[in-house]
Amino acid sequence: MSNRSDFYSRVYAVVRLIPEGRVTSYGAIARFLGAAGSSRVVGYAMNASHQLEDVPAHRVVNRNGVLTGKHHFSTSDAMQRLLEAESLSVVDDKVKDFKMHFWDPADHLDQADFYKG
DNA sequence: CCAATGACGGCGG
DNA sequence: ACCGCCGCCATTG
Repeated sequence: MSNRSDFYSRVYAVVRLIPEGRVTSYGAIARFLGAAGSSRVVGYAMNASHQLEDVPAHRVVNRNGVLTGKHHFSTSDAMQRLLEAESLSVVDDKVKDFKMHFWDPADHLDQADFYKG
């Protein structure tokens, strides 16, 4: 098993742990996985995540809280609808009060525990 | 094998 | 605050 394909699995694992009503960023995920600066790869992994079912891709936005990935959902408003269904407000394609709803994996997950399980 | 691409982000001007 | 450049690296043509 190569480290790189494992990276994708880790990305999905983190995304699956994002609580309902919370959002995180590509960079935060990359950083938590020890690949700071590889946020683009996280985005690439997310692009391939639509085939999986339990990955709440709508909870991953960019560092400004902008729904940059909305165009990759089934419909252009699907991502916003999903977020609004979780009591989040989306205005002009960005999450309102992004900072307040931001969920940093590094602040809520234990590194060792994550890699162990 | 080489070049282009992308759901990003940091930094400089 | 706005704009543009560059690094990041798996995937695709």
